[in-house]
Amino acid sequence: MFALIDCNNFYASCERVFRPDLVGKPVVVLSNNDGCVIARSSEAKAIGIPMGAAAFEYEKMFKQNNVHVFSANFALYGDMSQRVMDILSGYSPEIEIYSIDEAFLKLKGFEKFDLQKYGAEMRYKVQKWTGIPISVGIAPTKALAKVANKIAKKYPKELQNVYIIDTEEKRAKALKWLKIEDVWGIGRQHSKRLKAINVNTAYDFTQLDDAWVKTHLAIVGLRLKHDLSGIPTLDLEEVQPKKNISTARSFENNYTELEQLRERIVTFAVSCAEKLRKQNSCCNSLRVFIHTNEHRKDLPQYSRNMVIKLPFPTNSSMELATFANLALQKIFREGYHYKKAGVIVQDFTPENTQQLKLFESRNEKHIPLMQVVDKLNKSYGQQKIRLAGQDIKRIWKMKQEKLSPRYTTKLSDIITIHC
DNA sequence: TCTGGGGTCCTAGGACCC
DNA sequence: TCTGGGGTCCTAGGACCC
Repeated sequence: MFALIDCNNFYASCERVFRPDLVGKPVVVLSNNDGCVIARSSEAKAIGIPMGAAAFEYEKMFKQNNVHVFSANFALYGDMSQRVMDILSGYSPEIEIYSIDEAFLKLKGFEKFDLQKYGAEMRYKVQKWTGIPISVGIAPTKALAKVANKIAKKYPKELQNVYIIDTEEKRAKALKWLKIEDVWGIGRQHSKRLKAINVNTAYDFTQLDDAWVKTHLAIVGLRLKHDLSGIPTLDLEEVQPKKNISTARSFENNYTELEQLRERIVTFAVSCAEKLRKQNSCCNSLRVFIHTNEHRKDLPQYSRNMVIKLPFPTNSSMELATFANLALQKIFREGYHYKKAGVIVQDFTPENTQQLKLFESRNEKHIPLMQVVDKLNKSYGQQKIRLAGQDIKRIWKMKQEKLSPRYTTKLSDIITIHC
């Protein structure tokens, strides 16, 4: 059996852990730049605030309903996530951390266990130790565990947030209940196509012909069909080193000057380089993209990206910044209002197995230098050591008007308890 | 005025090789 | 009028996830 554990309304729940006065009240968390809604408490969902709602369009609604609004505090969420995952790791030797708020457990050899009780225990302990409410779905396959979890979430009172699919009857009933567009792995395009041939539930989907599924939804869709049918097809996945790493941001205001974008691109390249060093990889190519605000129909639109093949693999901040800058100069055009830009590094090779090049190679001196920079930044705070091309005066800032304290990761933000 | 960020996998088609 | 067969690699685009 597999268990899927999912934190309920994760970001909103994290904010509530340190603001117990908000329990039972509507809470939303906004994306970077306070742009749109990325998490909602159940009360906020009930009011009718949709996922992805633009914050400025809902300002009035927030006020009218006393919705508590937070800027995204990823330092807090990341740390809370780790605490939850640490606890879950104690429930099975095989765990796959699927996302910041979700994990699969493989329950192999648990035949003698009362899994209903086991799930309830997980839920109790995570709630008690971290303050985060979770839902638990247990079933013979990963896709079915996802379905079970959905049911556990949908009927929290009746099921106490734990649901098990362990009989053929329960499986059929669950799949008939689940709408096709809510199936894990079926997105907007696929559900549109499926509805057109009168496939409206997960159950209908499992009744389709294998060949049809393979043709229209490719091999991924076929695997999903089998997994939903109760044939274990998807297994836990190992943590793999990343194949792409990107850093991208929208700007609070539009940028029109090359110099403004240059500072951002250099900073993004430095950030990618840091992430690369963290996983001991070097990249062989780098992509830079810039684009205008697509929502502004009144302004001329422009969007371009460029890939640069590096002459040698590197993860040096300075080298990557130089190449990123080069790409930016090639794609930048005067006369546009730029809203977003980013750097993506790709095509990785391991740091310690460098292919030597005849004519050009990375500057070996950068290796110890970068080690020192990483060490200093780790001890004294992010971006204490920066390149000259970065925002030395710290002009750039993200719109974060409602940021909560970093309760668990910053010494000065730890809560004070008055006894 | 204001609309996020970071990933994965698969497939088709073109360029190229012998 | 008729023009081989069998590959690899790369890229762009489309689909999906949180």
